[in-house]
Amino acid sequence: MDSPKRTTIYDVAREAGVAASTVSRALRNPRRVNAATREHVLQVAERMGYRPSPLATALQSGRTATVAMLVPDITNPHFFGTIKGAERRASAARITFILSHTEESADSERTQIEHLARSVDGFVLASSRLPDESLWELAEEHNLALVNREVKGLPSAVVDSRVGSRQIVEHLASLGHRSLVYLSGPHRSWPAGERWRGLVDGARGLDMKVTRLGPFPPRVVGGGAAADAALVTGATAVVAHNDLLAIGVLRRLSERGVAVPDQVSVVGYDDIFGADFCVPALTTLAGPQDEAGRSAVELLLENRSRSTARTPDRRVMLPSHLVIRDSTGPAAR
Amino acid sequence: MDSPKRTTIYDVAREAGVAASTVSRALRNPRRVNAATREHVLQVAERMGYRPSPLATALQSGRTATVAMLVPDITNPHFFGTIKGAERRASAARITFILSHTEESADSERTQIEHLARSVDGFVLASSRLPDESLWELAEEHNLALVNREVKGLPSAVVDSRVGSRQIVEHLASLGHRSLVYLSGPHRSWPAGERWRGLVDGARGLDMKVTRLGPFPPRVVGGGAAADAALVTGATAVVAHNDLLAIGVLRRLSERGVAVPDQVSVVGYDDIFGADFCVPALTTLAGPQDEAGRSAVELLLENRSRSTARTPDRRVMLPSHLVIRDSTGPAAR
DNA sequence: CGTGTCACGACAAGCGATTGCCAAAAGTTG
DNA sequence: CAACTTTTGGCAATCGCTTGTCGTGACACG
Repeated sequence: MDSPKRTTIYDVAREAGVAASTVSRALRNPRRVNAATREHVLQVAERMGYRPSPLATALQSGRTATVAMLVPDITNPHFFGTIKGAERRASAARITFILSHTEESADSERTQIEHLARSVDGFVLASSRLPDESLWELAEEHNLALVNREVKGLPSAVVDSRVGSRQIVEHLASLGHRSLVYLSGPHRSWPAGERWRGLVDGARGLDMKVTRLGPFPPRVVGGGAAADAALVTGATAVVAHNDLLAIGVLRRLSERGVAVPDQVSVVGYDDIFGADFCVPALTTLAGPQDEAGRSAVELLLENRSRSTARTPDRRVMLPSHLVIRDSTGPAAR
Repeated sequence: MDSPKRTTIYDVAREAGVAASTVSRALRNPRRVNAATREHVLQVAERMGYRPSPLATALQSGRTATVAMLVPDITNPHFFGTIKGAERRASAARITFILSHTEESADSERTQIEHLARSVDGFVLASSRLPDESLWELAEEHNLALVNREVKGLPSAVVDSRVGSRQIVEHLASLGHRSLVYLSGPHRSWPAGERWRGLVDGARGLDMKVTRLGPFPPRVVGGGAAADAALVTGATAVVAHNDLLAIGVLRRLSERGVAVPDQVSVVGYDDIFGADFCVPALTTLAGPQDEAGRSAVELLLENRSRSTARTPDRRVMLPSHLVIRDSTGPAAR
């Protein structure tokens, strides 16, 4: 908590023998005040340890120099990269970074936005659970940037998983697999759809059969049921919605004595922390999640102008790449 | 970004046919206004979709309903639990949560505090890199709560690692180990000291020899050098400053063909995500990190009174427990 | 019925900045 | 040196809300 009284612009003004407005200008708008005066004011301010009040500034100017990021679940390692990237970018721009989680709930997401609206210049919505319509509506009133979600007319930064999914299929096909099952994530998840479409696209023309199972909770615990479901299909390859689920699957398969990759190959998405040292090390579609976070904040900053004239919807698409490790191998014969 | 104009307390006042102050009181201080009036005001406010401006409130009242948490490195999974716990607690109290990282730098930490001082009601400092003196000084002006760091006179929430370290020693001793090396973390790290002291204490009377090596960077990459350094000492047991380092050690040992736990036992701290599925699964000292984050926010809230009268320094000590997995075993003979 | 109490609302003064506008000072030009 | 332009600094309004203080009407009491 602050000490009794902080020095204000008025204190500085008095001490420097000028008006408060002059101090303000000396600080913000250098060209509006005489160089000598400015210098003097700056010195006095420095000497008195003056720090502007972000609150007062924001109240007056409408600019808060703050962005908020909403994630469905801070617990999920998937978001760590995105959070990191966003935080980094924000702090580089000397912008305060608010982190909030929405408990996977669309309602909570909306409430949070409403709640923070006046305190921030914009929102980064990571893997938003809100339907397109809600997002459009919210975008009328707020400055939004989406991560890993594309909605027509809204700025977004996404890591490609469609092209990447094709690569997964090709990889598996080249290993002799003729069918795969996709263990899908939450119903509302946009990337889940993308991934599925990518797999289907990739399978076309490769004589590969693809099946979708689920949805499963995209966490390690979801892997148990997912693995069992996959096994009954008799597929030789399993593509999990994300690495957490994939790790859960690996665990379950090992419990059941199913050899990976000899009997079943497993692929994940995200290349999270740990994907390289689980056993067997996980083949996974890696993407620059931190870049996505970075870009989203960037988009927000571009759009910061309060004007009604929005920049044409900007979309950043970041390339993913398949990291081949030990969980995939030649199809069982 | 906000739409052109948000409805203010004045709009509501006009619409309800009362003074702005009455609206304010109706909202904040129910007993100060007639029940009927209050009800009416509330309805009008609701109908007009009124949302108070946190900025204006904070500017006037001095209470921002916001806390900031500073972590040395958001990338480090060690902090995930703490962050999660703190965020949860804050949002439960309808308090805005600001997350910032300090890049492991004391200077940056101080700067951030200075920068955010006016915008928050308090700071949670996780694994602060600042020396005690700086913390005392900062505590004069700001509301602080420490996580995993104890400083006389300041509120803190720490996960015990001293008693826990003793357990580690006992565990290893019972497996027949007669010596262990501690691979230490950053010099400034408070837990590093605690852990070392705990190990030394534990070793006393158990006929166990303990050696300290390092410091090593507390990350996976640090494990290479750490493992090599440990091997030359000939110790049969290695206790790493944290799980990341331990995982790095495991990796290096495996590269060098050293069997774990047959030739060397490895122990970590924190039980981070992944500690259970690395190979071999890591024996580690687990603690309720999220509880620590939770408690720290709690302490902040208790101290929120701007008054100079501080509550007596409260310290929360949370128990840790040893999770025995596959990386420790009988001493090589 | 006069007077003292109390409850309730309104007024207005901030909180700490920013900024439009104006006036004085300084500089330019013929 | 007059007339005009450009700097430069100050005044005051404003952002949206909180809160101390005051006035008024209702009510109770003697």
